[in-house]
Amino acid sequence: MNPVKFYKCLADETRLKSLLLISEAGEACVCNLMDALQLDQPKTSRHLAELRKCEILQSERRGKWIYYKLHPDLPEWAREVILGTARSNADYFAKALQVLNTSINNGC
Amino acid sequence: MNPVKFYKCLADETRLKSLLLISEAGEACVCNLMDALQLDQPKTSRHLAELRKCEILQSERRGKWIYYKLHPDLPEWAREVILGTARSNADYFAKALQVLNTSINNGC
DNA sequence: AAAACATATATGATATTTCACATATGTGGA
DNA sequence: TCCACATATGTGAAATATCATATATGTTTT
Repeated sequence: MNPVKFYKCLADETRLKSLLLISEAGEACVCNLMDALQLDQPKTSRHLAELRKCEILQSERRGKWIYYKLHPDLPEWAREVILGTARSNADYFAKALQVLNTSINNGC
Repeated sequence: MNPVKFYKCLADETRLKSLLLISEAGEACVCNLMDALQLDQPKTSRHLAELRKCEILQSERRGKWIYYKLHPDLPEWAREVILGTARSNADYFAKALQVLNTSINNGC
């Protein structure tokens, strides 16, 4: 994982918040993140695809939905950056996290 | 320190390497970094200025030269991101660090 | 079971915005 | 005045948004 490439992925509000949310929730599908971030579907999907191409996220289809989670092979230092950022900036995505949990519980 | 703003600053090779080098060396002046990164002066200066405006770096003039170091008020989580990245990616900037140390010892 | 329809997600094309660089010029201290 | 550094401007490249459309799965109807 090239450090600059990694940070380029974090250098966008949609992608960073998606990562922080997924790191907290464990996993989430596109529709959950659309709700949580108040974004349209193509925008959400595109940014997730970019994170997947960089191998920061891994996707898995289960039935109709596609779930995203942190990639199991993500280097430890990179994982720590994401988790540490989440721990120290809870208020930055608190509202989105609340909506995300509601969305997950309601099953999309 | 807004997380996205912070990561935007790291999402560029010149800026990221400058930060990693400065975090290792403690401080460095523009001419040292020009040597280490093989860049011209305006380019080096512009990126350092951006890091200074974001309050990731602090500058101090001592005689003819201007020295940059990590900003004392940088939030702990952000400092940890930089130090952790340096620890886990030594080979990414090893060559530049070697040149930097030579440049520092030779007094620009 | 097949056809028709609905839903979730991905992607192509293009317009738009953002960003980085080169060059030139400005400024402050020795 | 010279040197080290900063900044302003024009320009080309790259990232992003948006709209339309494609694909894949699930559901209902007949």
